[in-house]
Amino acid sequence: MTNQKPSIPRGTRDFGPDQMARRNYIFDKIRTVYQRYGFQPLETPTLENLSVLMGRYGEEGDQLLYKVLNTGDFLNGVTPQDLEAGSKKAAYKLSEKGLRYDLTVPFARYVVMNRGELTFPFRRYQIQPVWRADRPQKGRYREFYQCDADVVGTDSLLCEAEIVAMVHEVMGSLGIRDFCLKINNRKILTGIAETIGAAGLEGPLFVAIDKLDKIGKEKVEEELRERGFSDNSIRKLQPIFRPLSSNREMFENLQDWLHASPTGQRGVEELAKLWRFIKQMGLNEKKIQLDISLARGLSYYTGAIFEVKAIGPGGVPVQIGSISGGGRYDNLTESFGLKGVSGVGISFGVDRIYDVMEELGLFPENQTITTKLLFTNFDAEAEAYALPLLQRARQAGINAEMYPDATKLKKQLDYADRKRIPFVVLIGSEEMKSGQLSLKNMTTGEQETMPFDEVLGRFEKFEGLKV
RNA sequence: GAUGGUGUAGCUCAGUUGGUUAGAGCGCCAGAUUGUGGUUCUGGAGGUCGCGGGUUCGAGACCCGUCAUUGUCCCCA
Repeated sequence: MTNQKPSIPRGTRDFGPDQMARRNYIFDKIRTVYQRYGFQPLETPTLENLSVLMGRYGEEGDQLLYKVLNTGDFLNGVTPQDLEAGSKKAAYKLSEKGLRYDLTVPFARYVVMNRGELTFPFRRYQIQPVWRADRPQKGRYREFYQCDADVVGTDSLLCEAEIVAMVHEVMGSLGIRDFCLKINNRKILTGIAETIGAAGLEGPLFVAIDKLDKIGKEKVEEELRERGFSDNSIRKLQPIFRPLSSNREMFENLQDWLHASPTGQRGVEELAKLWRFIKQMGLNEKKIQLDISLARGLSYYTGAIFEVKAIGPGGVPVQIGSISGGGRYDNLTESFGLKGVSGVGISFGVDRIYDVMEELGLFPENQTITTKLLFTNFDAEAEAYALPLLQRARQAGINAEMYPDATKLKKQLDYADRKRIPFVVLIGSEEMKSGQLSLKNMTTGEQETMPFDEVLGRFEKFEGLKV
């Protein structure tokens, strides 16, 4: 091996101690809220069989799956014809496993495999990385973490309402005071497609109108025309371009507009019921917006859909994309052989939340976990004297370490300074003789002598103050 | 899949119409200070200028190719 500059694959990142402190801060807040709402933890393997993953995220999704080369002789049984069929088709001869693409599908797989033992309705949360082989951009990575919470085994809209409540709590506990939770329902979108005479064209319709807030009315119409929607359909679609108004007004308009579509009517009813729950739970309705142009990409949603964006100073959404999204899916377990299990879930994107919080300056100071007490190392004798004390400090619950080499004190203190260790115990010949140790406060620079017991005593006090 | 930008010291970057020995700041190491960090001062180390080819008397700079990286579109967290 020649000398090579080390690197990591694009779209992936290392997380150093400072970043980890902040990321764990986010994870902890989300986990706490999930647990408070009765969700239980689940982890699934990094690798799933491709048969589990394929075909569940649309055609694009299949291409974004990371496929793992079969172990052993992966060319075994591969014919020249297979290779001639092109890399896309040949890939499935060479690979039968892939990296998980999201947490919902593995969860559905788990539910089906364990249906006999689970207590329904089953609530689980899952915090793990997922992988997507797409082109990285700002706020988009190839490896990123998702924090999912789902309920399966009930179609009660109370679950949707609880998701709305959890979004409020998570945002609140992270200090993201200003956010917008957009809600829509796939049945409404289906109803719209039926109403404008474009039933069956939901896919392209959703994709186009989802861009409304990004590219505007004209471009959306243009795209629809290109995708084969008739002028008549586009004319009937006009109500969707009305500016967002009060939720109540939107309801009334919708009811009117979609009166001829039973599916649409059901969507409106579901939304109305969800809104009643939201009111009964006393949630802040100002942050919730019914937005009939919200579509979301994942094809498996069948009912309510959610999306959360952070709002920055001046009421402008933070340009990082949505930080959370979710919805209801009725048929996810069906393709694994279990019918009639409806589920609804939410997912927070930690990486984007991190970027948002960084941009808005919402992280508390000094979350980095570090040593609280450093023992200096003068020589072998002092080292032997200090080792039992070091262990006592640790037993007392103090994050402590001893400098491993008997180098110059300057270097040891420099180390403490860089690592932001707040206290240093100096033990040399004088301290050993008298039993009076020198405790140096690195913040103030002050130094006092005291017996070791008193050092520990100090820390009890300081711990309460979160040194 | 389409399309822009950027690759020079550990990091962030400068480098004039192509012209001598490629620079700065920060960081690193040592000393001033043999038991005292953060400040200061002094000294020092560190570069196949992403890689390959071409133009030229001469290339970090210009041309071609290539790789890496970053952003945008599509799509998505």
